[in-house]
Amino acid sequence: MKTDLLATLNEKQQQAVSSPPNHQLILAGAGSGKTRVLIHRISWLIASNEASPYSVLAVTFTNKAASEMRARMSESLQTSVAQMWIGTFHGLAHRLLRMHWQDAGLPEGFQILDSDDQLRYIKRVIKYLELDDTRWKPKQAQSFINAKKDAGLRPQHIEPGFDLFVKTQLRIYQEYENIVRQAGVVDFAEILLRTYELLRDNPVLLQHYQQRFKYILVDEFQDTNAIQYAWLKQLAGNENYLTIVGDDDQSIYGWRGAKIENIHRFTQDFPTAQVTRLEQNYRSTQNILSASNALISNNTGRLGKELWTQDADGEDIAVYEAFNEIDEAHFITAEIKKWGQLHSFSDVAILYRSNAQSRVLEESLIQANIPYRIYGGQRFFERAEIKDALAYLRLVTNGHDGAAFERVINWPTRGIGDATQNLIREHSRAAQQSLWDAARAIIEQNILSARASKALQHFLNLIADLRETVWNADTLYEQVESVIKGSGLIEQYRATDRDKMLSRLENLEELITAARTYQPEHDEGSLLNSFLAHAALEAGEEQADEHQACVQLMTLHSAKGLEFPLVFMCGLEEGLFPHQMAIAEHKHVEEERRLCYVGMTRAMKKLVLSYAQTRRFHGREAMSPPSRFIKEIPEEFLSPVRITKSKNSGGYRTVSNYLPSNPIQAALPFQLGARVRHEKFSDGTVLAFEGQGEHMRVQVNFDRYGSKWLVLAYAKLVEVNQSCFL
DNA sequence: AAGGCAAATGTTTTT
DNA sequence: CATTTGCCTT
Repeated sequence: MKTDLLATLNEKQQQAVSSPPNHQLILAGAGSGKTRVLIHRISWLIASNEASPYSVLAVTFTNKAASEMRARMSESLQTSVAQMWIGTFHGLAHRLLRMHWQDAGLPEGFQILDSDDQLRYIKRVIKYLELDDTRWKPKQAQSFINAKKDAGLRPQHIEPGFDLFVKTQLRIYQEYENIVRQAGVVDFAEILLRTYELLRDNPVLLQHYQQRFKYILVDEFQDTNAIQYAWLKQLAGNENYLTIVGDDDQSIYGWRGAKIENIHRFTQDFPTAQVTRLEQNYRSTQNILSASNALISNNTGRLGKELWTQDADGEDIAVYEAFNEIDEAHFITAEIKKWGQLHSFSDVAILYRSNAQSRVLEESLIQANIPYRIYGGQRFFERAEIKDALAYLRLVTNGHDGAAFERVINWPTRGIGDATQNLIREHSRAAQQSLWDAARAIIEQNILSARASKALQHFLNLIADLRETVWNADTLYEQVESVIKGSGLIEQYRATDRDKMLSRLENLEELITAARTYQPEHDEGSLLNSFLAHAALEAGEEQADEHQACVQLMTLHSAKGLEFPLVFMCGLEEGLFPHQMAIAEHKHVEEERRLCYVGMTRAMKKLVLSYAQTRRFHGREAMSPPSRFIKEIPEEFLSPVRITKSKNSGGYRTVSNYLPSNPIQAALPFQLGARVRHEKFSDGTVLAFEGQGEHMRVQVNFDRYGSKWLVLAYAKLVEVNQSCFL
């Protein structure tokens, strides 16, 4: 059965899987079966009694990749992998911090700050320091701080010199550290840095883990940053074996601290490492691969790799020149429609550089009645109402959590205005205490007006009451539910935004459901704490995907790791892709080129590129030349799409298609004021119509849910026959 | 203190 | 164009 592990692998893959314990660098091109090799390698080591599941540490970058690895590992080993250390950098580091919170110098129930909360703290710091926040932008300070932490640098490690910029950012960083430490919360970068320091400063602990993890395997290594690499080296020590899998040509996260150089450094730091190149591709046609190879060869400093396949050349890559973005969308839609006659819509992906491009595409797809799904966008745990509810839960768990405190002190509005809040902040800073303690002190010292004081006391009492309720509740579900109900958020949403109210309330319901079904992976700390950490670390990957066959829309970044028979890459124009911000710097253009390479290599059978002569962008019409990336692909692999003017092939090029076919308003399906019934929202009154044909939207004032705009074609409205009540 | 209106401001995304 | 932010009025 050990040899079974090799049966389905090619020679190079076998070599990587079956070599005796060693350091390995596996340069794995797109679609070359890298995750497979990783899984088989681990299984091989275990089958050879070189390793036990206990002595393996497998690290990935995203939660999605981690759960896929767990699933495939479990399948391969035919046992549960619950006890194995397979996870993301942040997930595993977090686990270590929970286990050794004392040694790490953290409070037991420390909470995790997401970027939103982090920004809140930074804004507060900038105010404290009396800096002008138009000159010293909170976002900029945030990237400065995170970049330094990602590089493993604490404020005291940074030499400010005479540069006012660095000096100021450093002051912000320093102050931010103080306030965050006081609150007992950690940001994402801190999780990694703190873990690194924990092991560095505790030789006994380090030795323990070094003795335990004999085999350390890392996926998507090109995405690791300095601190992650340092952590890996630390755990590897002198005895253990590191296997890293990566592709320098697919490094697209440089702007967020990923160090492509880590691959080069690895070969220097571990000179005995066996290097394997996986270049045989099992995904795409030869034409797609040749074109991709040609494109990426324009980059400098590559480790070098040429993808090839045993498959046929396949079709040429199609290139369509649209005259504007609407034409482009119509072309893509028409092509998808053709595809859909023989194949599934779920085979198709539309990739674009920036999220703003999705709207035109969506409109066109809706019009053509093609089901689609957009990846990315807002994630569940990042929605405002969810974050509000979580903030209450966090505050209940830890009153000193300043970000949570600020988020909900006056939400729902309860008469605690800016004046009072500023007073609390000032006091907290002066007395070096948390906002919570400061608020209490202020009430005791009687410096507030009676009204403000009462409002504030009311808030503190509310949290205290909720705390007691949570304390007395038996299950996580009851805890979450009682806090949401007690917070007053539901009433607040009901009263304010009528448009979003329904989805907000539904989301809160879903949060309660999530609490009901939540299963902690490891049993450290209280269930509520673990739930909150889960919410921060996994902001809601698993969106309930209806299993309808849908066209997939996503950015090029989120397409990494996926594959589709038919791929459209649109908006290939200078300024959009490569993006304007990247054009000035050579290094950035190369990253854009890698992004293009990633996009192209997603395609299995057919790749279609498109660009528009003019595009409406930020409200103005812009004319851009085609992307340089198109010119970098040899013409022999391309074939321009000829514009067919025949009536039934779509005719997407004709101007008349952009104009409403019938300028006279078509007959309305309902009279204004008609009573209608909706499956979900029940009964309501028709208020208005908008748009034409399949675009047509209707505004209905629902008796129970307030007024909403619905796409008529989807809303399935039925006129309520009022005569039966007469 | 809260809601409403004008002005500013626009990559990519994970944890 | 569309969304968010900040200022200004009640």
